[in-house]
Amino acid sequence: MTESNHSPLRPPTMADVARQAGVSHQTVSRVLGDHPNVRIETRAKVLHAIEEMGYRRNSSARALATRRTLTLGVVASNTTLYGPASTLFALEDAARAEGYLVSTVSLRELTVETLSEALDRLSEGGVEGVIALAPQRSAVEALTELRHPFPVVAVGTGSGVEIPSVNVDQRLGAELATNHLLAMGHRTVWHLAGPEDWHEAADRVDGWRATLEAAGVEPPAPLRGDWSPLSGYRAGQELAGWVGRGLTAVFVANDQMALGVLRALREAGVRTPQDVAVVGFDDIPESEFFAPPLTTVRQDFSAVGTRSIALLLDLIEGRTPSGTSRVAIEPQLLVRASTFPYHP
Amino acid sequence: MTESNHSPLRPPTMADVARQAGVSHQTVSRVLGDHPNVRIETRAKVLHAIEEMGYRRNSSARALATRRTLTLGVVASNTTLYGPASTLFALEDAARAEGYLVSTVSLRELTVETLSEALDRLSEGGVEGVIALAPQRSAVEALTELRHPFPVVAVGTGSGVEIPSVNVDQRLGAELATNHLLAMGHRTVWHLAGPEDWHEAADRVDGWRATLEAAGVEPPAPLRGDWSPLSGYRAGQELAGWVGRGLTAVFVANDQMALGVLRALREAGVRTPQDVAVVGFDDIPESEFFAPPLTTVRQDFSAVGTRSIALLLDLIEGRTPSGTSRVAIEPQLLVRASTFPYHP
DNA sequence: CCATGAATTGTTAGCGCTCACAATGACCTC
DNA sequence: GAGGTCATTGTGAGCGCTAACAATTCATGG
Repeated sequence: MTESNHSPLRPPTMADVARQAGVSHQTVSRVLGDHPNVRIETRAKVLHAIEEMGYRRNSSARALATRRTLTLGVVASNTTLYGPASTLFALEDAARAEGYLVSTVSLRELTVETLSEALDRLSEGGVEGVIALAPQRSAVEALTELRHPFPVVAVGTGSGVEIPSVNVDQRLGAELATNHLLAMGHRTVWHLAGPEDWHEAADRVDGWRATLEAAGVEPPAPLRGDWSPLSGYRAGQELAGWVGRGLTAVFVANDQMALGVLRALREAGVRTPQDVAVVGFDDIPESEFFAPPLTTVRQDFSAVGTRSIALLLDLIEGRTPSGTSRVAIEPQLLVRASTFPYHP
Repeated sequence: MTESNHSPLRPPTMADVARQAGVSHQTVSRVLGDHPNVRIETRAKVLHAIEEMGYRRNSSARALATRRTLTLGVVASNTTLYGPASTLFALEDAARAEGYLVSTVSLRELTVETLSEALDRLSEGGVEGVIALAPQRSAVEALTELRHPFPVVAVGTGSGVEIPSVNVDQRLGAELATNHLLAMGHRTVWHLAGPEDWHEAADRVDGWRATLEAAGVEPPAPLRGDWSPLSGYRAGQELAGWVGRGLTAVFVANDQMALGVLRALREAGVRTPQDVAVVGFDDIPESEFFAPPLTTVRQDFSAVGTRSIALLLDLIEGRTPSGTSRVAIEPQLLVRASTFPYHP
C-alpha cells in the first residue's frame, strides 16, 4: 500500500500500471475485467502493480467506452415518511444486487417543474433508467408528457396508468381492512381517506366503497386528511361526534392519521376498540405500540423494490418485460387490538 | 420536439448537432457552456438544432474531459428510521443546491466489510467525495482504517473522532432533557439508553450522567434498548417496577423507545406524567400525538445536511474548511404533555 | 484604406478506457 | 517438419466531450 511514484496531481492510469507491470494497458484491462486468457503470473504482476500504485479504474472513461454507466435514478418525495423511505431502501438494495448504483433526487413537492428538473439532473448524471415514486396524480401526468432519453418505471401510481408501473394492490388492501371490520360484526365502516390527488388514496377509497357496496351497505361520505397525524386528529374529533349515531368502525388510510384519530377518540372519551374499532394502513414500526396497538395493512416494500428494478432493467436491456409491465403486489392484513369482535 | 433523422441506435452527438447547425462542435460546446463570445444568431441556430434532434450532452464524455463527475456519495444504514431518513433528505437537498448529484448506498448493517464494499462501489461510480452516516463505533473505526481515493465526511459519529465530521451536540441535548426534568422538581432522572456501540447513544448517556452529577445526584444505572419500540416496551416494564421506589422521571434516548415505554407504563397502571414523566429524543412527527404527547429533543437535520455538504465540498476543492472540520449543531428541547411539574 | 485588437469560430489534442483485430509463440497432429 | 490450433499479448482506433490554441472576421481609428 505504498504511494506510487507518479505525479501526485494525477491519479495513476491504466497505462501507468501497464508500464509498471511491464505489460500493455490492454492486459491490465483484461485482468480487471476477469478475462480468462491471462497467464497466472501476468495477472499476479498486474495485480501487484495495481496494489502498489493504488490504482482505481476511471469510471468516466469506462462509461464512455462501454456506453454503460451502471447507474439508475430515483425520483421521490416525502422521503422521510415510512412508505417512501422503505421503498427507497428496497430499490437501492435491489439495484445493488443487480450491480447498479442509485442516484436519488428527493423532491419537496412533485410538480411538472420539479419532476422535469429532476429528470434533467438525472439525465446529466448519466443514469440508464429512472424509477419515479409518483404517488400523486399530477406527477403521473407530468411523467407521461415529459420527454426523457431513458426508460422510466412509475411506482405507487395506483392502477390504470399508461406507463410501466409497479404497485401494491391498494384496493385489495382496503378490501381486506373493510371486510375485516364487517366480519367483526360492524354494520358499516367509515373511512378517513388520504389527499384527493393521491392515487393510493383514491384506490383505497375505491376498495373500501366497493367492499361496502358488495355487502349491501351504503357507504358514508369519506373524510379527508393529508396523511399527517394532525389531520387524523382533526378528523378524529369529527368522527367522535358520530359515535352513538351509527359509527362503530373506521378504516383510516394510513397509520399516522390513525394515530391522530386514536388520540382524538381517547380525548373525547371514546374507547378503542370497545366503542369504535380502528384500522390503519402501512404497518409503520410504531403502530404495534400505539394505544391500543393498531390493526393495519402491511405493504411489501421489498417486493416493490425488486419488481421495479427488474422491470426497469428489462426496459433498459430492451428485453420484453418478464410478465407484464403493470405489476401488482398483494398486501396483508395484520390484526391487533384496535379491532375487536363487536357485539351491538 | 420532432424526432431527429440520425440512426435510432445511437443518440446524437455534439458533432451531429454541429453538422446540423452548420458550425463546429466546439461552438456547440460553447453554447451549452454559456460561453459569452457566441454570436446571438449562432446560438439560436445551435439551440434550434439541439431541440430538433433532442440532443443531450453525454455525461461520461464530459466527466472524462473535465475530470469532474459532480456526484457525491452517501453511505447510510437504518435509512427507514426518521433520523437517518431526514439526514439523507437534507444531504441530497444541500448537494443539489450546490449542483451535485447524490448516489446512495444503504446498508443493512455497518461493518468493515459492508462499508468497504460501499466505498468501493461509490468509487466505481466516480463520486468526488462521500458522506458517511456512521453512528456506530465500529463504522468509524472502519472508516479510519479504510483507504479511499476521495475525501470522506462522517456524520453522527459523536464527538472526538479524528476524521472530519458533523454532529448534533448530543450531550447538550441530553443535558437539556435532564435539566428540564430536574427543573420540573424530579429528584433524579432515569435513562433508557440506545445500543452501547452507538456514538450518539454514548454521548446521550454522558450528557445525562454529567448533568445529574453536576446537580449532585448519583445517577441510577441506565437501561439499554436497541432504538425499537419493542425494546422500549420491555425496558418500560422493568421501569414500572421501580415506580414508588424513587423513579419519577425517565429520559429515553429516542422517541420510538419512548413510545414503547409509554405503553408499558400505561399497561402497568402507571400514569404519565402524573406518576412518571418521560422525555424522548428526535421529535419524530408522531411524538406529538403519542399518549400523552411527548416532550422531546429536536435535532436540526437540515443544518446537518448543509454543513456536511459544505465541509465535504471544501475538502474536495482543496479549500481549507471554512471554520473547523468538526462541526457541532445545537439541538432544541420541545416541552409537551409527557412532562409535568412534579410535586412530591 | 490599412493596421490593430477584440470578437467569434475552427482545429487539434487529448481525457482513460474498451473493443476489434493482429501478432506472437507454444503445442499438436499427421 | 509443415500446417494448424489455441492461448496469450499487443496495437490501433475510437467513445464524445472540453481545453488550448490558431484562424478568421469585424469594427475602428489614424
